Amino acid sequence: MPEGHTIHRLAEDHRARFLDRPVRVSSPQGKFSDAAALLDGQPLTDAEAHGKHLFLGFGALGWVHIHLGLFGKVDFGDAPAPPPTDTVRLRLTTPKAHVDLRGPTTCALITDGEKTAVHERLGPDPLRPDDDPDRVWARLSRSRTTVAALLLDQKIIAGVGNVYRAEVLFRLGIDPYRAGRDITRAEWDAIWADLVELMREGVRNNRIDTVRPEHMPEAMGRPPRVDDHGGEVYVYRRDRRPCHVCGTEVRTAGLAARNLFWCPACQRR
DNA sequence: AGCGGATGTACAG
DNA sequence: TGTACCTCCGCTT
Repeated sequence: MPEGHTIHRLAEDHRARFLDRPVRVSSPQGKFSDAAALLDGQPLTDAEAHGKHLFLGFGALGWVHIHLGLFGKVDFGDAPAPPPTDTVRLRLTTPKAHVDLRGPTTCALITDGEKTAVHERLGPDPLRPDDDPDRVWARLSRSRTTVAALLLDQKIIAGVGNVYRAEVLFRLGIDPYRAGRDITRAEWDAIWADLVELMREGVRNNRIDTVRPEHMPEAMGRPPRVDDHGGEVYVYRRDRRPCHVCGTEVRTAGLAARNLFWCPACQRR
């Protein structure tokens, strides 16, 4: 689940249920018990996302910094909360709602200063309205690294994950192995604009859909399909299957310890 | 029961 | 470049 859209949606969902309400805070699994005891009974004062990082504000006590990593999960539910399973790292409860966090890479109580430091090591985020794409362009346009690797580098641009990377490059017909410095300004502007649009829709729907209406199977005269990861996509994990646009076999390759997916015909140098 | 992955990152060398 | 870490699920035996 967790690319940037998931985390921004989590911030919204935490605000809707817990903002300005005193919450019971616990760590059934135990790894966050000391901080949980400190926060227990305090109101949630803010919830904010930057890229794949989530920050839950507890006033002067600081922020709970959460990163889901690859496996982390968040489950919301009503009250009364069921008995927690033994992997629940963090549980928030009010008389009306609860939320459980499992398997995060990071769950730590941090200060304002530490939070600032996290923001400073992250690049602009297409989902933060004030973030400046020119800062991404400044680095991308000077780099010999492939555009595919650059899009996953959170110091350069925050929030893009393996699905959005594959899909935005497909939608713009860009070969993933082109160097950042060979991307034109017009192409970069289109990448950023497309990420803003796709990721906003991702927050709205809580899933990733990237296939344009004219390429949906019904529009292409093919039977409806179901992608096994929740949304409709062009190339992500569709290797060895036909491209939805041209029919060429979608390819996959390892790139910097991640699987890359692309259509060699639609995405040309 | 045991395995291999997975929308991620950090660190070692 | 490889490896470790967090958890769950689906596939194979």
